[in-house]
Amino acid sequence: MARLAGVSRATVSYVLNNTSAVRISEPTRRRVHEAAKELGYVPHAAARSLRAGHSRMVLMPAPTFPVGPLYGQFLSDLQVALGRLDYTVVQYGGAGPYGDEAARAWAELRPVAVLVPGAGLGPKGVTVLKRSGARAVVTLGPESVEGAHALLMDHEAVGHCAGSHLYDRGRRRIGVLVPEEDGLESFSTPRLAGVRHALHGTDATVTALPLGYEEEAAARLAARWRELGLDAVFAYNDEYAMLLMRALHDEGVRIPEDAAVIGADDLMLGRLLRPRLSTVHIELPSGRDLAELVDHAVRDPGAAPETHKVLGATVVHRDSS
Amino acid sequence: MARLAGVSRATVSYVLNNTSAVRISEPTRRRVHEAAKELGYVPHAAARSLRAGHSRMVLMPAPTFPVGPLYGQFLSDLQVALGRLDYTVVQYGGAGPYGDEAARAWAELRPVAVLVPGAGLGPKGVTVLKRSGARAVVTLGPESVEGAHALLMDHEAVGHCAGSHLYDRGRRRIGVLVPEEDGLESFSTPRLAGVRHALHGTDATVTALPLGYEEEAAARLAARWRELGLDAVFAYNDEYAMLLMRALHDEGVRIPEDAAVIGADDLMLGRLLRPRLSTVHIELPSGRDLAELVDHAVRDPGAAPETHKVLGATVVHRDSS
DNA sequence: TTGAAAGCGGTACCAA
DNA sequence: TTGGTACCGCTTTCAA
Repeated sequence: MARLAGVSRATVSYVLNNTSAVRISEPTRRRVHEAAKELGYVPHAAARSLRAGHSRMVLMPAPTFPVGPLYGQFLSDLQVALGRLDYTVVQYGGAGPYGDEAARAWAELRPVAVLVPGAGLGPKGVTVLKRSGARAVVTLGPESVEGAHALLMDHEAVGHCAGSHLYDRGRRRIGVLVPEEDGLESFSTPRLAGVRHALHGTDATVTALPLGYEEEAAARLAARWRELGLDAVFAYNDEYAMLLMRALHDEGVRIPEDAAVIGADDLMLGRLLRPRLSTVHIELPSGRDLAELVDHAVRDPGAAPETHKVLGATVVHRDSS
Repeated sequence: MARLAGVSRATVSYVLNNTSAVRISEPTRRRVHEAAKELGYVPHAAARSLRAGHSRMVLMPAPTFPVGPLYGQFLSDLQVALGRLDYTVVQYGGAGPYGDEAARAWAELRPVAVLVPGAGLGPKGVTVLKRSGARAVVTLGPESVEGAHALLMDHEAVGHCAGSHLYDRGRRRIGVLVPEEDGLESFSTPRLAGVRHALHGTDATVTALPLGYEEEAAARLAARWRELGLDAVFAYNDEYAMLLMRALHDEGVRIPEDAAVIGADDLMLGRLLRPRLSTVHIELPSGRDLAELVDHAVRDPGAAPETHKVLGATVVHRDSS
């Protein structure tokens, strides 16, 4: 590159970065640019950040749970927002080691910030990341981790909402669907706990109902519905709610008369069901807000890690409850 | 690191990489490992690949279109499969420049392979990537690109399937839903074309029906349904099909008597609708197969780029058509 | 068995 | 206005 333009590497660097502290003559600039174009020259990010001692890479390990439309949109917004702040967002992929082990692998990339969805990162992992130069570690999940900023997604609140709602509607024997799908435990467990919590000390009962996401499983559950003696169910989310509603309907169980049903996530499909599905609307932080939080943390790494509750849960009452 | 262990950097490298060409004494190994643990030492990936002249990073630009459950699962499988082959998968994020411009940014990371979903990469982009050391460039999208391997996702086939099916069922005045949602044109256009193609030369008519993904829009469309005089509709996918079915039902249009409906993607929700939704089942390549294709291409970069058709479309006939 | 040193591709200081 | 050079952290000869 430098050779083709007949100048030094330093000059190339100056020209291509428009270094303001140094003035390069117009003819030289042209020669450099031409050579660059001709060679299809592309700077080497690794070399650059090695020299600089830092990068603007934000690392986000891929979620280990199935991502629904709600969370998917959130992640996508977040990526765009970080991009606007001139960060390079890198989703680090798929399988491999878990938790603190994985943190080592992430640290090898020397990201300026790490954004960890879900649980599974411990304080040791945070330490590894910080020692390797990460200026901000942010977890978005059910619990906060020592040393890291936390966006607390409190799924108990979702269950609590649903439970209170059903109780207020006069229901007392309440079932809670618990998906058997892998990776969902960290959501379903707190949601169930939230219902229990909401109804604690009342005369209502709470029954956990494990369910796989298949028609047959739902049919089996519906078949023994009457013997369960329930009068309401929180269906984990809108998709499971739809599955269950269909099975209950085929079984002749009337909704909401015989059984009230409430879902969660407030998806479009809930509005399209008949009866229209009551649901817990979940409000996630905006991608922009989170991006700004990351940016602040990066600029001021000394600041004490903050913990924010960021999951707003509100009931949307429709016709199924 | 080297200092703490009281050995040279070279020795550290030997020990940590288990270099087989060199034998290091047991005591020294221990000292190195202890020092590494104590310092929380993590090797610097950038430095390593700078020195090595290559990496095992597979770069995948984030899709620019909304990712549904089908494609999402595919991507997730792919990441896992590549991980098993010891590649580091990096999803490069969100917004920023498009197409050949973006290729420059990707090339800065010097990935060993690049996997581009959707359209938007041109031959120039491929050249940039290859010149920067990418040993494989694979596009997965509607068309193949000079110089790159291609996994052709032929969405015309989806429309073709749907169109033929409706025709075979005796329908002649066929509507095709075209989503107004951003980023879906590259799917909806070929699907519409596929229907046209299937019915070309017959006595059937094809009517494009633009539709936003909202209840009101669907209601408006349903309100003028009778004047449209259609007897069937290909609803783009199962979610749009559900939206439309609901609106038609509310309008008193009977399915399938007055209007046959077929969706696409073969989602669970189609089976839960009443009438059960006919749909076009789309078969994507397995993540493992694609990962192996990438691996082969990386090992033998000389091989001529291959083009595979990888989108199997078959009708699943249920009750709505 | 270990260490010294070169070099990967950039950036930034200092000298010319 | 430019070039020489040191250095970022690591791997890999070559010598000791």
